[in-house]
Amino acid sequence: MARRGSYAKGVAKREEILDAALEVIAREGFRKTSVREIATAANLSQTGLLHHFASKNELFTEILRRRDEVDAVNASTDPEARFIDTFPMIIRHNSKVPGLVQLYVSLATEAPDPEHPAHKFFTERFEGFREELVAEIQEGQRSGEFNTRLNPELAANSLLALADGLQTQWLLTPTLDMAAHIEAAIESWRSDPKP
Amino acid sequence: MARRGSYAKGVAKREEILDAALEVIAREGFRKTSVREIATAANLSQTGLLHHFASKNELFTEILRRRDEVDAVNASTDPEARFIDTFPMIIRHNSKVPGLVQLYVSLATEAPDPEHPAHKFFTERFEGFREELVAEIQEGQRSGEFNTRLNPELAANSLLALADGLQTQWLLTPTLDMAAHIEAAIESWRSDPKP
DNA sequence: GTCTATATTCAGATAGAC
DNA sequence: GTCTATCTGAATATAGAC
Repeated sequence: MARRGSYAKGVAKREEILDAALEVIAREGFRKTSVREIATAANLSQTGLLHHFASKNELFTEILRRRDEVDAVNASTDPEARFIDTFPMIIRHNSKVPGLVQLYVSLATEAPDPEHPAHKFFTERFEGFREELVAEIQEGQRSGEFNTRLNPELAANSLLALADGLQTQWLLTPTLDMAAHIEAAIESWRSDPKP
Repeated sequence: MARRGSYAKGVAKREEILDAALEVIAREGFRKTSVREIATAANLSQTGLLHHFASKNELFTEILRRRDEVDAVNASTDPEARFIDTFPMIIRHNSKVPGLVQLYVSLATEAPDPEHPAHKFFTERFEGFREELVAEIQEGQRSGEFNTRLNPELAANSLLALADGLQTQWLLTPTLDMAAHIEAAIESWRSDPKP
């Protein structure tokens, strides 16, 4: 903050690195990818890159954070759009970028460790999505869109867990249609049609 | 097979190792646990243990396979019991052994690699559970227990994916009640009560 | 801020004695 | 079958020059 532009410059460089990382992981996949490989993709040495991040784990966590930002922008230009409605599109997009899905499940697996930077990221991410979903389900129940027998908290958790589990299954069996399963789950929430 | 007892003895020793491994992982947790730690728990050196397994990855895959065997026996003494009915109990039991859950999600994350021994294990495991579930759902639809609007394949995949995703969430947030979510999902399959 | 070079750590695999 | 000892390789992290 003290010197002119230094802060913004640092942020810009970080984003440049993160976007290069996203691009290379989406293109080449992610399987125990090393910091060096990301550094090469960003035209930097390993140390040049780690100058901008505290550690390997922070780097990979920030890549995921950046991915969420990009996805949120791409999913909908309408700031009023519901999460419920954009979620299937995000999932469908995931099936275009297996490397990023692999990165996501890998870090999710490491996230239980409270020392890991991904711990905070996944905890907050889950909480945020969960609260948003609960609110949307409750609103849908008031409007008559969703079945009132649905428990909003259970349904919200289950949809998010379903999405995570589908990604694991899909990496193993890429013929699985993740988005179709998500859509069917949301469909099952709807009120029975009046006879 | 040629010499008396040698084959059976080898199998017995493997099982002894696997049971020791299950015990220590359940008790101490699993976080990038090394072969050496498993070896120590089984009163063996690293090489003494790896004499019985081709590699680290095969060892850990076999630990999971053994876990499934033990779980299947413990879940129900009745060979006629449906998977649908024993599944919530298995999940409930999982919440007593976080180390084994951690091992499971860790290997599941590595399983997409076709060279990894866990690849075959998870593929077959998923297929087996899926087929069993599809058959039980169809039978339940014929008997009137389950809603006939349910797509059996989608529902079966979704229940298995839900279970996987819940484990990831639960490792992050151990207050989450995995079994309650599984039970709610199965409950949602039931036919609407006649008015 | 970025680099080269190196220290450090660690784990899996292997050789060969008993 | 089991051990001790060692090899090998990988990858992060650090020191210090430019």
